[in-house]
This record gives sequence, C-alpha cells and structure tokens, in this order.
Amino acid sequence: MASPNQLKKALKKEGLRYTQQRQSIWNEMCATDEHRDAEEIYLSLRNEGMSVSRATVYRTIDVLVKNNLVRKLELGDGRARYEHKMDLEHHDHLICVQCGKIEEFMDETIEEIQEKIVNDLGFKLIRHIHQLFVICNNCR
Amino acid sequence: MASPNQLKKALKKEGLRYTQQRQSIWNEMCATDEHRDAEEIYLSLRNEGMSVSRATVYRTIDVLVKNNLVRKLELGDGRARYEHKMDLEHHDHLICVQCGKIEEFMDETIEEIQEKIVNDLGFKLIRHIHQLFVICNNCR
DNA sequence: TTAAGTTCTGAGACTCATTATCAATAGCAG
DNA sequence: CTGCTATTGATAATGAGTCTCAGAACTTAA
Repeated sequence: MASPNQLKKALKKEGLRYTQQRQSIWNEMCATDEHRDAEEIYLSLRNEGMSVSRATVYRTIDVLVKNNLVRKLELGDGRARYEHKMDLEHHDHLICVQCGKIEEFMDETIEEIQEKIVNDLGFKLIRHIHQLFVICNNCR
Repeated sequence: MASPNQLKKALKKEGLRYTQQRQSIWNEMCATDEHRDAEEIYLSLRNEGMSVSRATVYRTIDVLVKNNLVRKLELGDGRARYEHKMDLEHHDHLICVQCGKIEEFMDETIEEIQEKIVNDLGFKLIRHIHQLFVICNNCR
C-alpha cells in the first residue's frame, strides 16, 4: 500500500535521508483511511513494537505534508488529523459534531466557483478548506 | 456601533450579569472589521486604559460566540481570530498565505450545494468552514 | 442601607499539542 | 571501514487557551 518509492522520491527531493523511522511512519499513515492525530499514529507504531519518538512522528509528518503525501486537517479542536493522499482525487470533509465521525465529499461545481471567485479578484488559489459540520444520521 | 442591547439580551438569555468588562470587550470587538486574535483584543483594551484580564477576554468571547454575536475563525495557525456579526449577512473567507490579509466572499450557489450534499446524506448541517488560501494581488 | 448570597474578575497556575534543544546514533559518500 | 552529517530520542520549552480560587462587585431580602 505505502510505496517506499514515493517516500524516497520526496526525501531525495528535499535532500533528506531515507530512514527506517520515516518509512514506518509513512507505512502507518497509509495503513488506514481514518483521520488520525499525531498521538494516535505514534501509539499505533509503539503498539506494533516500532521504536519511534513523538518528535520524529511530528517531524516526519511535516515532511510528508510539505511533499503532498499527506493532508493535514484542522478541525478546530486543537488536534490536527492526518490522511494519506494515496487515493489521488481531491475531496473535502463532513464532520459530525456529535460523534466526531468524518466523511468525505466532493463537488465539481463548488470547486469551479471557488476558482472563479479567486480569479475574479486577481488572486491565485493555493489551497482551500471546506468543512461541513453536521449531525450525522446515527446521531439525530 | 456596538449595541449594549444586543449584549444585554444575550447575557440575560444566559443568566449572566451585565458588567463593564463584558461591555468593553464587546465594544472593542465591534470597533473594527479586522479579524483579531484574543491577545490583540486584550492589548487594545489595555492600551485604552481599560482594566480587563486575559481570562475575562477569553470568557467573554466564549459567551459572545455562543450567542452568535461573534464568529470564531480557525485558520490553522494555532491562534483563533474573531469577527463581530453586526453586519448580519453570512460570508466566508479568503486568506492570503503571504501577507495574512483576510477578505470575505459569499456565493449563494455554493451555499445551496452544501445544503444539498448534507441533506442527501440524511445529515443536518450545523455550520461550515470555507476558507480559500490564496496569494493576493499585492503579493504576486 | 445593610447583610447575605451570588456571580465575576484577575493573577497566575495549569494543560496539552506541538516545537526546539542537544547529545548520542545511524546513513552514506569515499 | 572511516568520517562527516543528518537524524533521532528524551526531554525541556513554548504558547494559546482553560482552570482555580480568593477577593470584588452585584442583587436581593429585610
């Protein structure tokens, strides 16, 4: 699932070394499609007997985010969540304010309007955050 | 600009007392359309000679947010920004990743699509965050 | 107006996610 | 293999935001 090549390429591009810790963290992040925080990823690695430190988890995630292998989600609760970007298509998120469940959505029209809004102002769109906070069907 | 009545009404609804500090903070938040963080609001009050504590600033902002007099913006940099909601119409934000300038936008079509996405899933939309991170015309 | 009971406030301690420090370790080029 | 550097781990530091609690300021009843 987690391709070492993608990781190696990113590291090479950044002039960084390929290490066991970095590979483990990348593997772990690709192991599920959940949206986990740094601590959860750290603990999973620890449970699997991997020797990594929290510091290295944070440092490696930064590299992965910068190189577009991972996306960082800020939900406003003080803990960032991360998702790997193996499945290449873009999406945004629905978050249940009751149970915390996160789902994904994508709407081409919204994407186009966004571009238009930005272009009409003479700006350049770098990235966007679009989060719909909902009460999901299990919680109503 | 800052109506004491709106504040008083909100406080009454919450069973809270109307105090000088709360009024000052509400005034200060309404004094500009900038998107300031708690510390900036606190310092402005201090500069004007008002005696308020950081704790009271945070506590009061919470009340204002809960009562829809103020909106909290999370931009992902660890400091929340606040804007008063005197101008009643809804809008979302464009943030320049270079200079930090924040502008507003609003698109009815996007709002409708959002609703549809949520309804089609059988969810209920509570609130949303839509932020376009851009390079603005001054920065390109 | 005063006494008694509440709610508020301020100062500073505390929390908790994340970042920085730095000595020890491990990749990697030659 | 050796030596140079980047990386790591343990832990200290940071910083926004929250909590605590004693004293101040309202409120209400008498």
